[in-house]
Amino acid sequence: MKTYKEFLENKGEAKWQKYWEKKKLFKTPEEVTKTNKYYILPQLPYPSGSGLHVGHAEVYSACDIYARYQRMKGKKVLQAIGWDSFGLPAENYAIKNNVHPKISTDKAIDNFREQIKSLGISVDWDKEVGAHNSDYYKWTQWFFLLFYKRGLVYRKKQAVNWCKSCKTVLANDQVTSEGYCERCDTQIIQKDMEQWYIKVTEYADRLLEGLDKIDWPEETKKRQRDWIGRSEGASVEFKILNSEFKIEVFTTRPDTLFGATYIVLAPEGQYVQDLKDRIQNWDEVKKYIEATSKKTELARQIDKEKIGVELKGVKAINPANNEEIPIYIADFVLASYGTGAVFADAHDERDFEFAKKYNIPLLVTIKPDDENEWKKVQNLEVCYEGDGVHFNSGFLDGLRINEAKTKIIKWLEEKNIGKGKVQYKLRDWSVSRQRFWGAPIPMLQNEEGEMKPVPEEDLPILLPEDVDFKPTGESPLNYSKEFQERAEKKYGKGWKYEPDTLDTFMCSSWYFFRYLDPKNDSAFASPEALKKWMPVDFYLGGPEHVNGHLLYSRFFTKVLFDAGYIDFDEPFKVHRHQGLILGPDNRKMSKRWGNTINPTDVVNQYGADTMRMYEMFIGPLEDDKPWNENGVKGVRRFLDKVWKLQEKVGDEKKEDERIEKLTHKVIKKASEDLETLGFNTAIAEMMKIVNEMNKEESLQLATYSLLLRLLTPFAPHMAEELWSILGHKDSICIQSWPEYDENLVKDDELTIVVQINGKLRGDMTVSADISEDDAKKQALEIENVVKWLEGKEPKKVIYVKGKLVSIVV
RNA sequence: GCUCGGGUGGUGGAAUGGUAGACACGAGGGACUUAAAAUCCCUUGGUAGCAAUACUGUGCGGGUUCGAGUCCCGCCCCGAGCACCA
Repeated sequence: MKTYKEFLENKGEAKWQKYWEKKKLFKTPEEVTKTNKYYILPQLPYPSGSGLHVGHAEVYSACDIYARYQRMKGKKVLQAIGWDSFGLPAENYAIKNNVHPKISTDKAIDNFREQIKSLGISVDWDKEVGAHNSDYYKWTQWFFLLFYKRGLVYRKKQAVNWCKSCKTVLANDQVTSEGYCERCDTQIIQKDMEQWYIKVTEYADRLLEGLDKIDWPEETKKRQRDWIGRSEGASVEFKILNSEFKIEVFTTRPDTLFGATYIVLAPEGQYVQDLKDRIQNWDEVKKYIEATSKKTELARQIDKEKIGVELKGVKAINPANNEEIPIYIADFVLASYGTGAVFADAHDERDFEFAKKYNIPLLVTIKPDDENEWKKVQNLEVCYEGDGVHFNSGFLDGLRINEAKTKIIKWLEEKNIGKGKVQYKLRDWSVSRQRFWGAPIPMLQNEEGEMKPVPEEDLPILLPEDVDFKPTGESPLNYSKEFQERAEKKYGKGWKYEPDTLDTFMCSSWYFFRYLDPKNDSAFASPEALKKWMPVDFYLGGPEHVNGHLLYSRFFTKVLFDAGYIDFDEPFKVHRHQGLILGPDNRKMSKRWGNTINPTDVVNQYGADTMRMYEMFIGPLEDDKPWNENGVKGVRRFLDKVWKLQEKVGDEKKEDERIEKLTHKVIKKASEDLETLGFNTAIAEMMKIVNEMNKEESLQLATYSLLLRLLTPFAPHMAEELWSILGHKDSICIQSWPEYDENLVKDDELTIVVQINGKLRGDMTVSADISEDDAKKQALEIENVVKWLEGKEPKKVIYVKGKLVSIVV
């Protein structure tokens, strides 16, 4: 007999990988129905130059095990892999090493593909796509035009997140909460720039509602809800004294309008500029504005102390009571949310704090129900934000918050000085990047600044070849002679292509559609393919994509739905996250700590099957878990045992009821675990049965075959090899998933434990069909139980069927 | 600050309100070996005991229950997300 070690050393795993490829075993089935199709999606990888890491291996192993399991259950599976191949790292690498990003990217992809194949991942490679290929980015550009046609694209000059090191604009979700660049850790500054924006905010409500109908982790849905940040309130107009000028504010508490004693404007907002001529202390105000613009986001976040400046000589009028109130600027008001202006009152912590600091009068308008609280509120000792009864509030007096809100909104609308309004935290998506390695934005501009979209039939706008991509802060495409001459030739003198490229999230927001029909030249995917395969049945990806990729993909899908291309509007029916695999030192793997593990090294040393299984065995898929070299050896030991069991498979039909029953129990448990992605416990079950089989002198062929089929999704190479050693000519991957026999899962005898006052005092082995009365009677006869009862009569005896007898004394 | 997760042996982790610690690693002991590796067998939450067994034990303090790692209330700690959103 060949040993498992010899099998691995003789490239046995590669042999089976080639076999699968040659037999096209994992080619996507053509004939599928709505009920038997199963679309499994591992998240799109960025093909970095440093190759596959253990996190990739985790995603692919998990999806692959699930895919192979579903196939054996009779599902028609589509599983594909592609490349998120545009983006900054490739470009930065290109700059540093003077290689064209296309060359380094293609090389990285070849490497990734080989590494993934060496893990034995069962994907249909005919479906492979790469975002940097023109037959792909043609359709990325097409999506931009689709949004443009539907009025979802606009151009705006706005303060944007600027990374000095990457020399480009970043979207909000590409900036860390501390204000650093997600890619290079440089501190982000704010810079005014003209950018293309996509109106995701128009879909804010739909993006919220859609969350209710998809099976995603609750936390993930919550994070998206928070990111969208819907709040209901009202907009209110404040007149400026002795002027036609008006300031519009947004508030979620219009009911406190009578208590509005001052107004605060965002320092970088438009209102201050508009009032410039009337402001008597402009020098002071200007200084404050400048100081604010220099402050980084980080400083503004950390510096919680509220400071501001009063605009002298300007007063606003509270429309509710016609009181004249002062106007301030302060950086706790953000220009980018609402109207960049707020009214301030006694029932908001920030307003309260600010007023105390600058001795601005406050007017309490809500009386809490609690008398003690009320005293403190009345004396302005604390700020009260809760519900209560209004007073000092004219026609709102006596009402509680909700009624007061409704009433004042009605009043504002009648007087035409305000209205009910919904505000979102979600911002529109800035998609312009001043970089080379991305899809060119399909827009044209002439010398007068006139803009028009590239006609759809002219797509793709190819990236030029003659580009010096050294970053200057300006778009490299500006420097391509060929690129701009191409536009002039086609669209007449003076017309130029937009020199910016698209954010790579534009590329990754629709790749799951392209897998369905990757070579289609007349559509991003055919209607038939879309109908057949979408939506995705199972999507596995990292939690870092919640407010970026996942939100944008949902947005793309909703626009396609509205445009009539598809008949569903949520792309991912079931979504789960994988956890991080940490270094052996429990820290995040990083070159800096020298704690990285290269999956290919592990495959070479222990085999792909060990690698796949180990990553699934260390803990629940969604948890972060540390790598442990000894754990890898443990899994390898397990596979060695499975291999050696073949020696015990005998010809003679020896009755082996114990093992058979245990095997069926394992089938039951492992099947249940696989349904819920409980790979770690499913593997534990298999280890258990293998340990039991090992204790036997001989093993029935049928039972061993059951074990091999159970093992197939996890360790497909070994399963194939052993299957063929048993004499089979076909692949074990196309065998059906074993069904357990209900009769074999049932026990004839059970152990029932006996408790006295909740403490374990003994157990008994009884027949499975024992009656309640018999169980109780027998329990009371157990020696140790008799001892503990000390002759006392039990008060109560509880019987839990097949589990325990609980005696109360 | 707010919002989620989570806290179980030496370690990673198992446990529909019903035998806490499955499975694995590590450790200790033994077998094989000239020796080591590999492999196999035994032990392994803590305390006491030769043992049967007893006590104790799932971050802390209460509660509900015949019975709580699991449910409820109040804390402590760790991790993540959001962060002046009016």
